[in-house]
This record gives sequence, structure tokens and C-alpha cells, in this order.
Amino acid sequence: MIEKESTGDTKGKILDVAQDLIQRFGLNAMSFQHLSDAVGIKKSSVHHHFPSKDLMVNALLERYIDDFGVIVKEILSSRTSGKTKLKRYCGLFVGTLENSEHEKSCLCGMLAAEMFSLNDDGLDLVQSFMSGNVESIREMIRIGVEDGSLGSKSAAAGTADLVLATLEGGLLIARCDGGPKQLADVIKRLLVFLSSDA
Amino acid sequence: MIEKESTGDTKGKILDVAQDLIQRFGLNAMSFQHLSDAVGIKKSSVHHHFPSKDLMVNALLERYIDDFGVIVKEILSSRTSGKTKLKRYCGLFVGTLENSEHEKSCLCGMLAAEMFSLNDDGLDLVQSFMSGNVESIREMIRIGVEDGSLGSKSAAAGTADLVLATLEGGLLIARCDGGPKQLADVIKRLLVFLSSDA
DNA sequence: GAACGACAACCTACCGATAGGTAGCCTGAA
DNA sequence: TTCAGGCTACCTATCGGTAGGTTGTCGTTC
Repeated sequence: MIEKESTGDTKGKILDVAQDLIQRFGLNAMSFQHLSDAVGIKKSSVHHHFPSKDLMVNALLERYIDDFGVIVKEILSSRTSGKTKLKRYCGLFVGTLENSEHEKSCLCGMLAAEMFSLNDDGLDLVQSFMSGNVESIREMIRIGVEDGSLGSKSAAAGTADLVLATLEGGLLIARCDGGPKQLADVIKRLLVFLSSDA
Repeated sequence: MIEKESTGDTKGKILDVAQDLIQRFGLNAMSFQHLSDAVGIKKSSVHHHFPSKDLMVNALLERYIDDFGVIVKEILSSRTSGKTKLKRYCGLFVGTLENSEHEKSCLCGMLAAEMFSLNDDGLDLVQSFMSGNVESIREMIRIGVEDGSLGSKSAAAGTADLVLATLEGGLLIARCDGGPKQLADVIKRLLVFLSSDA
């Protein structure tokens, strides 16, 4: 979904690696030891940048949500039909799987599964990721219905939630089962339904 | 999704508690210590019944998949329309959330997120859960298209995958955000799409 | 029917590895 | 001279797992 290549700053590199590990293995399977080994510094040096795991995860979430928001905003403001926007948006999820040997899931999808391992701030951030994305999807659908690329029925309340649920669930299932192609097929089906009129 | 009330046998009670803990907190957040505390025996006594965590998880998966299969088979063979079957099936996921203070997710959804913490047998079991459910959903759709309760477009390849992805993802998101009502709304939307004709 | 293993089910006590986190020292650049 | 950014060394708690002892309930045998 998002690949960050850091610019030499250790703090950014730590977040890069942490994001990679959590997307593959989950929050509770990622330790500061794994993290520091992968970055190439000692565990205590990671603590120098992020005093606690909670603080690190929250910083990661903030960065991830920001970066993701920028990409989505770019898609939203591109001069294409609503359906094309939605296609590109869904493509972000397929890309995550494709660009990681089929091993990485959505960061917030993983953390939603492990929500009780987050502190209050972390949970708030995950929730805001979900609601923010639903809002963006809703806007894409609104545009698509208006320009005729999507069926009018798609404008109904709950459709945007349906899209996000399908993407998050489809990513999780495809990762452990059928790979990117399976996810792409699910998205194709979804778009057929969204394109048809009542 | 499934509630097991054990019949006095410790082995079953251990699996009951393990299932509850994993559905709430995830595999890596559940320890033998938490498990034994909740059951009311010592940690080593749990090891007496299940020598290793992997073996316990696999036993749990086998029981869960079996029990779930029985319920699904009951739904499939009930004398109702395909759409009603599908509605009842989707209701299983809403029920999981409702009957757990909105805290429990699908066992296999959680383990799919933590797939790299499973051994080969465990991963096989999770995959077989997914593919088995897709197969069942496909059958419900086939019946629904035949009896006219579902639109003919629903019969297309990939639609069953779409349904399962939506349920698993919707459950995960609803648990950390909007609760059972949100999931129910997503399902309602999905069924509208499945009911309409091309 | 009492004495005898056999064994399941539990226990206490422990193991090495690893978890997140802290204290304090060294070094190089501003 | 300060201090960010790294280090070594260490802490306590917990992880999955093991060794070995106790207890209660079974047949089975005399």
C-alpha cells in the first residue's frame, strides 16, 4: 500500500522496518530485537528514538495515515471518472500484496485484528484510518454516480463501508490463500456490482 | 460464530477458553499462562493435554472448522430460499460480534492475520476453512439464482469470494469501529447487490 | 473384598530464551 | 561544551516447555 524509502535518517528507517514487520507478522510478533537487528543498530538505540513500543506504533500510524491520505487525495483530485478513481484506489491494496512476495497486509488491517494490544491513542488512529478511508470512498462513489461511470444504486449509505470491508478482508484472505490474483478478481466483481444500475 | 459450552472435560474447556482468547486478542497475545488462569488449572496441566502451542491451535482449528461446517450444512439443507440461507450465514458473523460485548472476531480471520505464527498444518487448516466457506457460499448463491431469490449476476465466478472477503473484513472493521450494526448494514448492502439482476 | 499396579490428571519447581525497558558511558559534530 | 545518537550491560517479567512428584480412579488378581 505504501513503501517508504527513508532518506538516511534513522528514525525514518526504524519506522520503515517496523511497518514492514507489522504488515507481515503483526504487532505482537514484532519485537524491538527483530526491529533493531533489521535496522542494523542495537535495541537500546531504538529506545533512544522511541521510548516505548506504544509510542513507536503511534508514530508509525500517524505517518502511515498521513502518507496514505496524500495518495488518496491525489487519486481523488485526478482528472478521471469516479470508477477509475475507485479502481486505482483498490489497486493500492493489490499492490501491497504484489510488492511484498505476497506477504504484506494493510498496516491498519493488521492492527485492527490486534486492537487490544494498542493503547487508546493507537486505537483512535486505526479508527480514524477506517473512517477516513470510508469517507474517501464515499466521495469517489459520489463522483462516479454523478459522471455515470458507476450505477446510481452505489450511492446508497453503507456502500463505502462495503468497499473497505471487502478490500481489508480480501487482502487478508488472498494473502494466505490465493494471492494478488484472487484479490483482483474480488475487486473486479465488486466493481461490476457498483457499475450496474438498480 | 461458534460458542462451545464444554461438558466437564478439561480438554474441551481448554479449547473453549483458547478460542475465546484468540478471537479477542489474537494468537500471539494469548499465552499458556492466561489460558491456564482462565481455565482454573496450572500451566503445566495445559501442557499435559496439549504438549505444544502449535498442537493446541491445530486441535482448536480442527474442532472449529468441524463445528462451523455442521452449522453451515444445516443452513444449506434448510428448506428456505438461497437468499435466506445466505442471510442466515452472514448472521453468524454478526452474532459473533453481538454475543461477545463486541469483542470477538472470526477465529480463522484472526489467524489469517497472524498466519506466519502458524505451522504448516495450521496454515493448511485456515486455508481449508476459507476455501470450504467459499464453496458453501457458492452453493447458496447457486440455489438462490435458481429459485429467483438472487440475481443471475451473482452466479459469476468470484462472487462467493467477494462475500467471504466482505464478511471477514467487515467483522474486523466493525469490531474496532461501528459494532454489529455497522456489519449488519454492510451485509444488507451486499445482499441488495446480490439480489439485483444484471 | 482387600491389595495391587497402571494411568490420567493434576501439581510444584524449574529451565533457557526473549520480552520491553533502563542506566550510564563513548564519540563526533555543531 | 553540549548533546544527539549510538553503545554495553543490565533489569524484571514472561514466554513456551520440561522433570518429576502426588493423587484419585480404575480394572485385575489373590
